[in-house]
Amino acid sequence: MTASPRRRIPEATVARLPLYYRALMETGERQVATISSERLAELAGVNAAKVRKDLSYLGSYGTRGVGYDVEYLLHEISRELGLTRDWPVAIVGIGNLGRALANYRGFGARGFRVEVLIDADPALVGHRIGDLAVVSIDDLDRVVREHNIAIGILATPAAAAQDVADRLVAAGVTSILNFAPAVCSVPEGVSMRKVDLAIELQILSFYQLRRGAGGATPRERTG
Amino acid sequence: MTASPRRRIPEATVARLPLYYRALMETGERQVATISSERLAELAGVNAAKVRKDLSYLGSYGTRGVGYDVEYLLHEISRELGLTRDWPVAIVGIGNLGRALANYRGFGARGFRVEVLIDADPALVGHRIGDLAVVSIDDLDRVVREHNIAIGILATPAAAAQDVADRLVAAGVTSILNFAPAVCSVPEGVSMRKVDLAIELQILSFYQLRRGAGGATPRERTG
DNA sequence: CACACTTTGAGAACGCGTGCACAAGCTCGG
DNA sequence: CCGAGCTTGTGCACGCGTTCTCAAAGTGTG
Repeated sequence: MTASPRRRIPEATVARLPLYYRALMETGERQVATISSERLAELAGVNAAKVRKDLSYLGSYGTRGVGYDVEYLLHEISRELGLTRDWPVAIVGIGNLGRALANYRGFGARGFRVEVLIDADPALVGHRIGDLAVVSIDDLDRVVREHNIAIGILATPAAAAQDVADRLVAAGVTSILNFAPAVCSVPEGVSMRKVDLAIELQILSFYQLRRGAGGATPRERTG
Repeated sequence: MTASPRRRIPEATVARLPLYYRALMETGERQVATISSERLAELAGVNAAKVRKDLSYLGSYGTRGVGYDVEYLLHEISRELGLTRDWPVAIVGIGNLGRALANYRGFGARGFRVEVLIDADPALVGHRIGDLAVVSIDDLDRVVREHNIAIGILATPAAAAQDVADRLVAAGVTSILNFAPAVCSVPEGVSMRKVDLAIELQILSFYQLRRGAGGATPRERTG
C-alpha cells in the first residue's frame, strides 16, 4: 500500500529518480520492452554505474545479460516517487511567477494538480486564472484543509515568505517548494526545497568570470 | 581587474556565496558595521563553521574577536560573484514561464538585465513584453552577438531545448540556465545549470510518502 | 600591562557519494 | 548442454564537503 522502505535511499539517488522516470516514459512510448543501464544513463545524462547503483537501492529489478524491463521499472519508480497518486497542490502568491506556475502544463504531466491559488492582494481575489479563482490568504487555512493539500508552492515576495510558510504548515502542509528569495525555516517533519533564480544566475556569473569573463566582453558597471 | 584566483573554491561554497551576499545586503541596509560568522550563519540558514570555512576560501577577511566588516565582505563577495558587472541576458522561449521571467524584477535586483527575448512562434515575434519586443529565433545568432550576451535562459518546451542550447553556444553564450524539462548537453567550457519544477515536486512527493503520506490523506489515482 | 572574553581560521576526523572493476547470472547459438 | 557474450549488482577505494575542535589573535577592563 505505502511505498516499501526497503533500505535508506540516498538523497542524491532520490534526486535522480525523476530523471530516470522521464527517460523511461519517453522510451516506453517508443514501444521498447527493455533497456540497459548504459542506454538509460545516456538518456538521463549520467553514467551507467550510477544508474545501476541507484536502481539497486530500489531492489533487483534488472536481469543480467538483458537489462531492465521498461514497464516494470517505470512502475516501481512511480510507486517510489508517489506518482501513482494524485497530489493536490496550492500556489501562494499569484504574481508573475505564481501565474506562470498556475498555467504551467508541465508538472510531470500527471500526479500534481494545482487546485488552489492564494494571494494577499484583495484586488486579485476572485480573479480567475485558467479555471481557478484566486482565494484570499485569510482563507488559507480553510481552503488548504478542504482540498486536503500536502504540497504547497510558495511564490510570494521575500518579505512574506516565512509568514506564509508558517501558515501553510499550520494548515497541515508538509512539503513546500519555495521560490521566494528568502531564507525560510520549517519545523522538523516538513520538507522544503528552494528554487532561487537570482542565485542560479549568480553561480553562473561566478564561473563565467573564472573563465576569463569568457565569450562576450563584460561591461563595467556604470550605475 | 578580473577576480583573483586565490585558491580553488569548492562548488558547494560557490553555491552559498549568493546566500551570504543577500544576507549582507539586508544587514548593510540596517547600518550594521560588522557581523559575526554566527549571525551571518543564522541569516543565511547555514551553520557558523561552514560560513567561516567558506569565507576563508576567499581570503582572511575577518578580524578575530570582532567579526567581518559588512561593507568590505560585501564588496569581496560581489567581486567574486561578478556582481560588480552588468550581465546582459537573453531569454529563449516566451511561453508562460519565459514571460514571467521576462517580467521578474527579482534577478538579484542588479547585475542581470534581460535585454533580449526570443521565440520560434511567428505570431509572437514583434509582440512587446514590458519594454522589449520578441525577436524571431532565426535572428538568434545576430541578436545575441549584437548584445554581447554571455548568459542565456532557456525556457522552451523540452523538444526544442537541445537545439536552442546548441544555437546559443554557437552564438557565443557560455552560461545557460535551463528550465526546459529535458536532458541537454553543452560542450566543455560552457556552464549549464538546470531548474526543473516537475523534478522538485517529485522529490518532495518521495519524502512526503516516506513520512507515511503525512498530513493530508492521499488519494489513490482514479484515472 | 595582565587577564578574561570573543571570534576567526584551519587541522583533522568523519560520512556521503562517485566511479572502477569484476564476479555472478542470464541468453543464445551451435 | 556447453561456451561465448552481455549486463547487472556490489565491494572497494577515493575525493569532496561537513563538522568538531582548538590554537591564534584580536578587544576591553581594571
